[in-house]
Amino acid sequence: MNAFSVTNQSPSKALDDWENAVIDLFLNAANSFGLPKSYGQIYGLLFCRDQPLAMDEIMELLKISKGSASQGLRALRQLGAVSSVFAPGDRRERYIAECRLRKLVGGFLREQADPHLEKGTARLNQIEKLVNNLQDEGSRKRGVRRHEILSGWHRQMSRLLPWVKMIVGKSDRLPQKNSE
Amino acid sequence: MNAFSVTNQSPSKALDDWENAVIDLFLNAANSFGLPKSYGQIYGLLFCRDQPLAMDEIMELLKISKGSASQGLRALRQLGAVSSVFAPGDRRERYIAECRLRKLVGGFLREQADPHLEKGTARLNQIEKLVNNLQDEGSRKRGVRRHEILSGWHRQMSRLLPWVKMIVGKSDRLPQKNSE
DNA sequence: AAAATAGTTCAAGTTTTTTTGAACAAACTG
DNA sequence: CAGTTTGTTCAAAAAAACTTGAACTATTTT
Repeated sequence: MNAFSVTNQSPSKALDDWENAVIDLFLNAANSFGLPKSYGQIYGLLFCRDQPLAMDEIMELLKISKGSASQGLRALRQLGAVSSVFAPGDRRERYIAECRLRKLVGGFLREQADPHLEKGTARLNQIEKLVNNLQDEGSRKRGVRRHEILSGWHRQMSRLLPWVKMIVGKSDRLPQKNSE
Repeated sequence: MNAFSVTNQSPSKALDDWENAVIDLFLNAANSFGLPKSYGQIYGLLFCRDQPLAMDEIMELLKISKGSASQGLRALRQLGAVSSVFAPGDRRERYIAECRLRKLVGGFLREQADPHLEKGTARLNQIEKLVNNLQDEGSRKRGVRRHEILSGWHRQMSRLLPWVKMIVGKSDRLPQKNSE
């Protein structure tokens, strides 16, 4: 048949088709969440693998630069989406993906949503102050009304986040062998 | 405070400070949700106003181009964040902001999240097919495992969205004399 | 029907974000 | 300690996203 290929015996040299498909899925997901696509690629690759990978392996498999790999891994660790391990007798750090959705969502909310809510509080206070300074009765009333609406939204969003963490955490990894 | 100002008698000529603050808030919010900042500005302006505004007024107040205004208004209508009305005896369309958070969230999920979930289904099917074609027993098992995890995530996300709509809908505008 | 008004489209220009790679720092090795 | 390996940083290049404005369609007015 074919001298090469067949079963892909070299584990760290090239990606399987399904791995490329998964990586591409995470690339798109990262984009939708406002993260650089390289973050998605790195996470996707690690997600596919059982064994932890070192940075230079990631660079080679994904064909991305040292800088991207370094920055991507740092951000993913910060989000709790990736953690590092040390193989005994090897100096390099190696990385694995966090596969529990609850942890991923939790990290994302902690790093992205929570800061926005905090900034929101500050902005609302500023708006309230500006509104209260208005001289014209009608304008002030309109401004007060708008500030009230925004405060209500802010409160609702703050309420929502804990629920999201709960609901996603419910049944994490699939209950092992389970047919649809 | 402000040399001019006093009561700002020209309604369609300039923005109040608080309006600028609100517009800026929505500009930032739009960014975080992956929407162009001009969309946020337009929504923010309409959100501040009691009276509907025409496109050329929006262009002038925000200093944005015809193209941005047109495209922004179209997208916002598509999201259900803005609706148009016709003032009697005026040919121009005029726009108002939807201020019910439930509607805004619903529209956003419908336009952004739902399509992603659908594409996700397709991608998962593709991955499943690729995985099942694998010859090597070990690789296939790993692939199957990953596909199961992703399917579980997908299912959880699908479950989450209805809850989000519910929770946000709970107490919409602040409990106040609501007219509508 | 010509002129004026409203609004859309899209190629080109601008701005912002992401990626790259060379220079650097830190930690190990012989 | 000099050399090697591992990983970080950041200025510049590349890519992606957004905005602009002129040309265009459609509708209304004179």
